[in-house]
Amino acid sequence: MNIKDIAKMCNLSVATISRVINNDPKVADSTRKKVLTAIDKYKFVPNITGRSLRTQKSNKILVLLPTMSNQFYSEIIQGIEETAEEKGYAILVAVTNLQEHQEIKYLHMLRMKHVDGCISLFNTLDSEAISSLAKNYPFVQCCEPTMGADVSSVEINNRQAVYDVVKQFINRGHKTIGMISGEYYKSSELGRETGYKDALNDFGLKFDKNLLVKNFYRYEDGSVGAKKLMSNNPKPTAIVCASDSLALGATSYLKSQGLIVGKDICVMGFDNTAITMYTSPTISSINQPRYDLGKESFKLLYEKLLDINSTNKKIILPYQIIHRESTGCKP
Amino acid sequence: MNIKDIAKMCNLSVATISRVINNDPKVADSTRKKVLTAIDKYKFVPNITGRSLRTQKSNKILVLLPTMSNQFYSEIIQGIEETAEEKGYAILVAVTNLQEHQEIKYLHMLRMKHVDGCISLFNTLDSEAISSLAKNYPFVQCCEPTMGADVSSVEINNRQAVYDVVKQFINRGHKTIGMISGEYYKSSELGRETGYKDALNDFGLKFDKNLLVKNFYRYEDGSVGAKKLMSNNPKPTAIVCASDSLALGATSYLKSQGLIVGKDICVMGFDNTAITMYTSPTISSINQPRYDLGKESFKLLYEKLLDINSTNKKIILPYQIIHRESTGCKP
DNA sequence: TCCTTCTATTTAAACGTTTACATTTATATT
DNA sequence: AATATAAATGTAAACGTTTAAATAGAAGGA
Repeated sequence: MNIKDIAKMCNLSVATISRVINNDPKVADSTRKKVLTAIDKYKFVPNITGRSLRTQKSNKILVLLPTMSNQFYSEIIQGIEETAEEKGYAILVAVTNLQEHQEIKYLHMLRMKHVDGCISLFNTLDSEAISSLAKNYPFVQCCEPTMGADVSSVEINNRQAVYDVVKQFINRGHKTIGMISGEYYKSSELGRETGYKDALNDFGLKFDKNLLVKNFYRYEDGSVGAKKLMSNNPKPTAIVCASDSLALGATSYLKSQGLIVGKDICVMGFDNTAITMYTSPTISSINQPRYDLGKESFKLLYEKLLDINSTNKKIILPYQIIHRESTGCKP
Repeated sequence: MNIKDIAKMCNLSVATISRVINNDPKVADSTRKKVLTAIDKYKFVPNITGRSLRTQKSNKILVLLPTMSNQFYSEIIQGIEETAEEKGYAILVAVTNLQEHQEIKYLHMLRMKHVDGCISLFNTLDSEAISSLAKNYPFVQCCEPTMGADVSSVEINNRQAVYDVVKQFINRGHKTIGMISGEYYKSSELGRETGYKDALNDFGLKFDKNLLVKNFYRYEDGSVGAKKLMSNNPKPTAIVCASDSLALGATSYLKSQGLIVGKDICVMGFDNTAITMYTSPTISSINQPRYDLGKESFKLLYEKLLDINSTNKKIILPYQIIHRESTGCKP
């Protein structure tokens, strides 16, 4: 059942059928009604491949994900999905597992016009490659803009978020504050570290490189990180982590050492994923507006879909610091 | 840059170029070499839409996911992805959020031949709809086959897994064993509950409906479930949960009541997701071979891609019971 | 030489749409 | 009634491939 069959059934040309399908106003009401009934009767659905070939559009966008095993991305994708659907775009999720060759492979879909655009949550390519990509294809970075790249992006102010947290710790009297971060040397990570250092500096504490440990973002890296920090002299009384998993791993180690987290020592996570509320102690965290990060990313992408030469925008969304037991809040 | 351009550059017809691309042996070695150099030189990549239109194949398969916020699926998808890639298929992940209209919308991609096949991790449609779908399109269910449907599927023996766990509990002297399950009334869930009941029955304990609580699979449902179970008389000394999140929620409640989980009461999770190792106590769990579940699913799908009339197969993969602190294993 | 057989290549149609342009039909204006 | 204008519809090309069928060319056999 294709457009030709419908045309035959209605004694019309395929062009008219196509016009009805595409809501072209230049078709008589009676004809339109006739066509719609036929379409309905035969449950005709236009072949998307034929349409794509002709229009040179796929009406699909690619979402590039570093990993599938992080709760954090789930709601972002939902934000993208729902906004994209309103505009008639379907989304296609691809996982790079942080591998450059995978990233290149999937980005190829963009160059092949297999998808009309891409929202990327993590890139390994350098700023030059990203800038060039963004100049030629609709491309937006979400949460993790490549530093120095000329590209539209949406994120929170990572530096400020950690700055605020450290400032709060200092105001509460903490004199030794540690940080467990990652070592991807990416924008969000460096921002968070800068916030940490700047706050120490601005409020009279000296940055000690032994109090900033860097590794991956797994639970175990949090444990190892906490162990390292606690071997310092003086020991920290508060630890800021670059993710909730790090915070959880750290908490797990601290508890194993007989410390009461939230009383003897404070721990702050990042991302406010669901797990933070179901551990003991519950983990304080910095909330990112995940749904809106996704939503705004698609909006930016949509501007590029309409006009590839539209100017690049950098959107910064607000965050919230949420205190739970791990920073001493009563349950 | 399309196949025509390459043809022109090589003074050959497009047919010959196409043959080279598709490794047709009927092309002279010298010609092949010439074409390949040109393809290489101009970085030509065949347009996938044109090819799809002509071959009526998309070389894409859809993976239908109930939710993005479950660690469990991540490795399954990787198993599908890597196996699919070997056969030249790309995968497209869609999330239904358990909504039937979303499921229908995405399954439409199958009927529209927008994708060549589908592996589904969860379906709301009834057995008749699934059987009919599977008869007409390459379709495989992974982990959650629709009961009574004639369809290829891969899963573990859920009944046996819980049966074994309960049997172990009984052998260790537990006399009152509770279960926290979901209420989707799906195959895996009912299997797990049956395993629970059967084991009680086979080893001389009587099934008490107050000791089986059903709800969703969120952390909080685990907490609420545990509370309900502990209000029973006699109180359970062991609890089997239908997921790790339920187990974690339950543990969180039990601890809040001053119980030492792993000593005063045992808790068993399900799925062996990463979190189980980073909580305290660490959570015992039933491991599903996630990567292989994905891999075998694609293999089954591939059989259907080659021959839609090939017979449906039901594959059962092995599981492992992994004891950690929550069932009394020392760290 | 002529025929046969095989191999390598070309030709042209097909896949299912959309759309610029052409044509027909209806309506309004004189 | 004749003409101009507007509205509705049709025609045919185009998108980029693959592939059955046709053709050309080479090699071998008589």
